Amino acid sequence: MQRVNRGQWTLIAATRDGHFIARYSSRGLCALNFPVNEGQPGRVPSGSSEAPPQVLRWHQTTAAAIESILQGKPPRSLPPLDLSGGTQFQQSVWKLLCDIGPGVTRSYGEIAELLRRPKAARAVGQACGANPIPLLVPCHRVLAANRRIGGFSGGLSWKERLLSREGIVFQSTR
DNA sequence: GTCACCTTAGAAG
DNA sequence: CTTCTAAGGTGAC
Repeated sequence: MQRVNRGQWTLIAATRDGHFIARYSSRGLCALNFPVNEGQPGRVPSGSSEAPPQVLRWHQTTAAAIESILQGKPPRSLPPLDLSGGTQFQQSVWKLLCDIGPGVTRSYGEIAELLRRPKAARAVGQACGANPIPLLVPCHRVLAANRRIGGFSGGLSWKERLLSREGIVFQSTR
């Protein structure tokens, strides 16, 4: 069987916080983007109607999971996650992130220690920034030492919003 | 090869 | 308190 790498589908998950953009490979959800222009009319991807039933089912699960996390609640289930796009190190970081439940935080340094690379805190930060599936792979629950906010590729305001909805207290000062 | 990053513990002023 | 340094994975140039 030939593997055509164009086999990806893009679907929109509409929420009160905007339209999230989910991308699927044949293996599962491989990317999730924060809403771009919350005011603008989202361009509906032309390929959505061609998506196979399996992908549509995954997307239902994804959309429900996003809603839960936006409310600070644990998702009932997750779609299969295709994290094959990352390096070995990044995937090991992302896998650890998945074990951090709502309302719980780790620091970049703690993640590094769990990976037995106690000096790689900064590399962990880079891996968090490279996380293709924010929210479902909860990189927002990783704070800097001393509960400082750290950074966030999707915009710090998103990180603050997500943390607040989970009841997580953090240092507002950098 | 060099540099900049979602870092951080430690040393020095 | 502030500033500087070094360590480390990775992508961009």
